[in-house]
Amino acid sequence: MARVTAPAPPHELPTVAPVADVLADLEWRGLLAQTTDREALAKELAAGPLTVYCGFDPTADSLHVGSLVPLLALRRFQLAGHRPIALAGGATGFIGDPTGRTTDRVMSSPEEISARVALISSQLERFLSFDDGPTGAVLANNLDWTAPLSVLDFLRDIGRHFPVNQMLARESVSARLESGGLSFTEMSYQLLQSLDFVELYRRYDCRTQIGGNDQWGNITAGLDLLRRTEQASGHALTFPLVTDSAGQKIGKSTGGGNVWLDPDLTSPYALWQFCLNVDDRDAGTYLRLLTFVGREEVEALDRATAERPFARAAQRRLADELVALVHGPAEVVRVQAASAALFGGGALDALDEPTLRAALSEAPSLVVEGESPPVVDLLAAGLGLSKSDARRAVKEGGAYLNNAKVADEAAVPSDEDWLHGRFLVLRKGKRNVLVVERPRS
RNA sequence: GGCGGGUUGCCCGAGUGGUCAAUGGGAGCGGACUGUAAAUCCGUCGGCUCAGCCUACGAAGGUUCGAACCCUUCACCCGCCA
Repeated sequence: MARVTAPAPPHELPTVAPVADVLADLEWRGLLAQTTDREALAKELAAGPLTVYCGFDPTADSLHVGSLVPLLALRRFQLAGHRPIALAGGATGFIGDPTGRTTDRVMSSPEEISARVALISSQLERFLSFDDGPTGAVLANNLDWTAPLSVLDFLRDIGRHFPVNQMLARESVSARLESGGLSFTEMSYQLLQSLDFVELYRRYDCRTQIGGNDQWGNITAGLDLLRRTEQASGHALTFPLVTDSAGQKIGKSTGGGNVWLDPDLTSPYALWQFCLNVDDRDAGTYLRLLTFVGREEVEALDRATAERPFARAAQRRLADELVALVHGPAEVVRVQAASAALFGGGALDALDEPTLRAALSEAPSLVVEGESPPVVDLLAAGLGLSKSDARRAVKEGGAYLNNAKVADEAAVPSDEDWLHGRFLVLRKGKRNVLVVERPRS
C-alpha cells in the first residue's frame, strides 16, 4: 500500500515563497517543453488543488542532481497549492524503460531493485512536504498494484487497450526497431506506466503527469488509457531535456560521472565544488532548474555573472542553495569553511585544530603511525595514484605540502610540518586534497 | 564452408626485423594565465627499488644475435563469394 505520510524528514524543507502561478513559474525557468491543452490545464490549476505525479525508476542506488529537475517540479506544484505524488518505480524499474536506449537493459535482481527503491524513496521524501492537508504529498511504489496483478487480467484489462500499431509508432519503440529490435518485455514498459497513471487516478484522483520530454510518449499513452478505461481526461506536462554548454546531460561531473544526492556517493563538499565550477553560461540555467530562487534574484545573478564573472556570484548561490536543499543548511557552513581553508591559499597553520579538522573532514584521509614515509608515497597511497604518477606530480610542480610546493621527489615531511602535531595537508594540483593524520603522541 | 582485410597504450590511429614504451589526434593529469571558469599556451601521459630495470602492440608457440613488425596455430571482428 502506498504510504501517505512519511517519517519526519532529516532536515527542514527550506522555507520558500509560495508559487502563485505554477505554469508561469515553470515557463520562465525554462521548464516547459510540451503540455496538453495548456489553457484547460491552467484553468484546472486555478480552480483548486490538482494531483500531479512523476515517476522515478530505481536505476541506481541514489538519485542524482538531474533527478532534481522533476522532483523539484513536484515541489513547485505543491508550493502552488497542489498535491504531488512521487512514484518509485519498483515495477517499471524491473522492466526497464526502452526510451533513449539502443539495447536491452541489464536486468537487476528483485533484491537489488527493492533495495534501490527503498534508498530512492527516502530521498524523494526529503523534498516534499507530507502534511495532512489537501496538498500533502504521497509517496507510492507501483509494485504495490502491479505485483498482485495476474497476467491474464493484465492482458485482458490493460493490454486490450493498446493497439500494437500505435505502440510500434512511438519514438521509443520505433528507434529500437531500427537499431535491431527490442523484447516484448521492454515494449510493455509503456503499458505499465499507463497502468500507474490509471491506478493513481483511482486512488488519488490524479489526472496530471509530469516528466522529462522523452517521457511524452509514455505519458500520453497513459492519458489514452485513462480515457478508455475511466472515461477521464487528464494532462501531460514535460520539461525540456536540458544539456549544459558542453552538450552534457545536466548534473554530470567533468569526469562524466553523475553527481549524486547520496552524501556517501557525492559528498556535500564535492557537490558544492561541482556547483562552484559550473560554467558561467550554465549557472543561470542551473539556478532556474535546480533551486527555488526567484526570478528577480536569478536575473540579478545573471547580470552579476556578466559584469563580474570572476566573483562567481551565481555559482556560489547555486552551491549554497543546492547543498542546503540536499544536505541541510548546517552542511553549507561546514563546506564553506572547508573550501575557504583549502582554496584560500597559505596560512593553514593559522587555523585552530577544530576548524582545521572540520574543514578537512571532506577530503580523503590517510593515517600514518611512526615515521612518516616520503611525500610521494603518501600521495600515491592517499589519492590512489601510481608511484610514477605521484613522482610526476612533484616533477611537474603540482604537489603541495601544507599549501607549499614540494620541489624534491625524495622529500619527507619534517616534524614541524605536522599541523598541531597531527595533520599534513597534501595536495596534487588545485583540487585533489589529501589529509594525513597521525595519532596523538 | 572458401577467399581477402583486420585485432597496437583510456579512445581514435600510425608504425611492417634493430635507433619502439612505440609518430599523431582526443580524453585525462600538472603548470602558466585567470576567477577553484572558458579559451589559449607549455609540459606530461605503462609500472618500478627510476640516468637503470620490468611488463607491454588479440592468445600461444616458432624463426632470429635481436620481432609490434617474419612464420605456424587458435580466438574474435569486418568485407566478398557459397
